[in-house]
Amino acid sequence: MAAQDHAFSHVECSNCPIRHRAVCARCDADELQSLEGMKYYRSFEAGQTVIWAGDRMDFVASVVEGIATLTQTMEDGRTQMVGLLLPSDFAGRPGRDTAAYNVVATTRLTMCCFRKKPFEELMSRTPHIGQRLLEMTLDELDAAREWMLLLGRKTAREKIASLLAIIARRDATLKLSAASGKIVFDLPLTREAMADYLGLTLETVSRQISALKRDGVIELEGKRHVTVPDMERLLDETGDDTDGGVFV
Amino acid sequence: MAAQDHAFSHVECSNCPIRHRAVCARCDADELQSLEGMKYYRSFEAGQTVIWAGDRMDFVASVVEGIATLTQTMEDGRTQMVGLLLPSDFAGRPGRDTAAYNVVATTRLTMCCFRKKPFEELMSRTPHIGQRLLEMTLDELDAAREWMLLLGRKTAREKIASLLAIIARRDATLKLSAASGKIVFDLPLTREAMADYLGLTLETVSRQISALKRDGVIELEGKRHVTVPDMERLLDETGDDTDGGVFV
DNA sequence: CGGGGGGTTGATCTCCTTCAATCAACGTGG
DNA sequence: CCACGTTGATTGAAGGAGATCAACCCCCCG
Repeated sequence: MAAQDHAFSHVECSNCPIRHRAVCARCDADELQSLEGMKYYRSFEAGQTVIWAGDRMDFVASVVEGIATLTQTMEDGRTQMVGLLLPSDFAGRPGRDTAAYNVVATTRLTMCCFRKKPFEELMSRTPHIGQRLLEMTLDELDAAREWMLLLGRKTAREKIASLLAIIARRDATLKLSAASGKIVFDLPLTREAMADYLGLTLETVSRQISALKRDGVIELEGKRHVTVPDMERLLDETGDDTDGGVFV
Repeated sequence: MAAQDHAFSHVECSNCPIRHRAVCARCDADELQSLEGMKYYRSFEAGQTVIWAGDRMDFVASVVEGIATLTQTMEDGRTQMVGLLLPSDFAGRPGRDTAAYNVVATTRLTMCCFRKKPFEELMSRTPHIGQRLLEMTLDELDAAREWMLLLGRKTAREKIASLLAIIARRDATLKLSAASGKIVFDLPLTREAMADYLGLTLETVSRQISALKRDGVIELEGKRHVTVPDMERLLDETGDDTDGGVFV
């Protein structure tokens, strides 16, 4: 709808920052050529809605840059985030023509889009896309199930700690910063978005973050800039099995 | 481990009750032949554990008959069900060698198993299995996300109503009973299993079921036999969008 | 300067948990 | 056949974690 193309109008797949992680990861030169011909970029400002649940959706897309949220809402306004789309994540479902969730950009967002029909045809012709998509979908299913444990059984404090740990871990691997030592990152979400993710109210989120800060588990600079002085300590607060923590 | 084969030792794929819905649904005669040669059956008694999370798992399997639960647990014993395996559902993940969840039979259970290695090889040779598995995994992902909304945002009463509605709907389609009129079914889960599914305590489950009974939303005969006199009424209690209800 | 978005903190309330007693159905062994 | 233990379920009383309602702060921007 409110798309605005400017950056990324002519990036070649071979130079694409998500080339090796997205749905096209396994494609060979020929397949990539086909995708290259079909693809088009769309960009969104922070806060913009990419699509509403129930709306007709005639494309699928990979996130190239930025972050988007997948949310579900009830009539009375209660909303639950059901997924976070990070660079290389895939949105849309082959074989379905309406969106199942609201997709909203939380930062500036660029997506690499394919019209659904041609994409589906390409998928049926070549196995590599379907294989990669299966892999990614299985990973998402695991993530969703881990989140079910969080939503169903963790306390508010454990929920916050878990979210911080996930973001910290992701940032740490991205920056290749030493796993030991301090970890520093910025929260990509507002308190309200965190609440929607964790099944809490924003007040509870705020209180628990303050509590973790008071207890020295995290340090805060401003509202969004977080320092984790001792990752082990944070992981202890998540309630998760601490043994396998390093490997998972 | 504690498997006991007896029934289903010589069923041909062409006569299999889940032939058209399981991971093998799209297979042609040749592919089915390959599967036929690889498959073996395992059966479990109600209450038996199929596999523990973290254990080595060198097979994948389809549920042929019966029901199993997928659960995750924290060290202190809190447990959350993350999936329900019904006939035709698939367990295990190609490309992973340990179980991610506890799998427990809640009724007598028969599974159609394939050793992982040969199955993976077959999958890479023929696209039909992967395609079907992708479809099934996407469906499961949707189900998991619907459950996230339930766990994160619904009240205890809405949770119970939602679970009853799901079971009622499934049974209604299985029996082809008229969508209107009374719906009658047996709960396949104990109160405790329901609690683990819904992120509640078993006492709350019991109380809310009593409340729904008291309010005439359901009728109970014994502990497990449920009658829904008015499905619309039950759907109202779920908190879900009521408009699309018939279609979804 | 006013206003609005994002965030924090306080007071109160309530829904669900926790702890505990009781019950019905069932099987088992004396 | 009955006493006993077990398992699954119901119900009650009390407490607490988180929701709700509300005031206020900070910062940026027009």
